[in-house]
Amino acid sequence: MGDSLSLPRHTFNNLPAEKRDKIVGAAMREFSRQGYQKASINTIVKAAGISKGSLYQYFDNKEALFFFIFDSFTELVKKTVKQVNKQEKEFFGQVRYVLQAGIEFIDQYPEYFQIYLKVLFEQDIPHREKLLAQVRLFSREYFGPLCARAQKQQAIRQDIPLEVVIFILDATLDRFLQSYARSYLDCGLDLTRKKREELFAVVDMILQVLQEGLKERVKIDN
Amino acid sequence: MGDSLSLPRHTFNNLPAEKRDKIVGAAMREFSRQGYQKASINTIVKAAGISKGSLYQYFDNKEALFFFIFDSFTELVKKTVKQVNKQEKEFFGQVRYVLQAGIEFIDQYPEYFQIYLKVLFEQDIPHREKLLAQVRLFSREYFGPLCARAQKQQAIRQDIPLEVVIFILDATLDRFLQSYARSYLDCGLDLTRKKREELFAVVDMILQVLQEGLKERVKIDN
DNA sequence: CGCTAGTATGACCACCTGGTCATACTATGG
DNA sequence: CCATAGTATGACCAGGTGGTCATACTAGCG
Repeated sequence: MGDSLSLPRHTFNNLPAEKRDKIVGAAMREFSRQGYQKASINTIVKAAGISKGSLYQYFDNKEALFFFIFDSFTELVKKTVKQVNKQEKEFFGQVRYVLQAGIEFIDQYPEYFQIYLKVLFEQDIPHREKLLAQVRLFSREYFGPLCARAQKQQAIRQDIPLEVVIFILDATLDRFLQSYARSYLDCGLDLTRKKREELFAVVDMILQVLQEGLKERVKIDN
Repeated sequence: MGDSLSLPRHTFNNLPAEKRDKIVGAAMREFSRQGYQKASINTIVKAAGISKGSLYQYFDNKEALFFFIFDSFTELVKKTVKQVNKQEKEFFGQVRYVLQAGIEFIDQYPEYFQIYLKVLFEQDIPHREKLLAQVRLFSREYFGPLCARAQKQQAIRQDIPLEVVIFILDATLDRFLQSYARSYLDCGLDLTRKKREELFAVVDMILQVLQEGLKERVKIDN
């Protein structure tokens, strides 16, 4: 896992770093704005200042170029996730750190996150499922074990199936990051314009609500 | 508000109902599969069994056709929302009825809901904001007053700003409907394949978690 | 029947797409 | 200074797009 679906040709690696970066930058920007299908090779080569023929000497086709860009995105995600504080033992503390990592990722690499969102909602991207599986932050695979452990340690309630717990967390947190990255889903929260401390005040409120809703209940006879 | 951005030409209204329905059906199916930009006029006219020239006698252009289709969607939504049980007084009971209406809408008009999702995630649709504003179910405009009343009546907690409450509800419920309509976001819940009673068991669990998280707390000195 | 007004048609238009390839350029080694 | 290997180029291709329009058809009336 984690290996590329397609590699650039050797000619690309021979290029001076500066030129490579210009191409990667142009492609990334175009894909982040247009998604896969609508992205135009012509636009990319113009922005990169190279000819179309050259691009096709570096990459077999549009697909290969896109995979290469998406791969560098997944590498960045992995790097970011690795930096998440592992000391934290409390479940909602861990969740908070993951969310924080997401926020920092968007701050650092907004275009890459846009590409992720495009892939998430565009239907006909080659190997879309595989691409998403490589990367989804709050998916079952990531939250699954985390939640399972929390449930065993009675940090979260036992009377709700694991899938439902994951669903609620995933829905809320993923939507939070989406709203932070674009503006139109934020229900008036105006996340993008908030200062860091205000932002985390909202984060903490959301997590607090989730914690209240999901924590193990004290039994009360009625 | 609520009026169309563009109307079909009079020639369209003169058509026999059968032919009109065939055109609307073909356009709806194409837009629901491809979204706006990728939808092909050629595909639509072929499916409708008419010539391209004819279509352009009924509608000024692709945009007008799309608006017409989207308008009939919003009309259906309004009809469905109006049928929501207004007797229910308890806040989470109301929320449940709205969610139920959403589920029934998807069951009845799956293609129309797909169009909504496409508009939600496609960027460059003409007047996209206006279209969405016409229709968004769980948006600030709809949940706003509902939540405000609930907060006043102390059905939900006072210590969290209204926007955050709306955000959490919107995130969870909207995502629930999305997962019900497509499968790939459901975190293993497999909603589409569930029987009605199982589905509503999940609904009730989610609402119960939200209720626990959002209800007014009893004050405890510590 | 013949005339006319409304409608149906698909060849056609300009433009764009991803992708190709003969040609031209350039740098290196002999 | 020449030969060669690697690379850069953009005209070109087939196939698609939304949209147009001269032409053909057809229904109803006198």
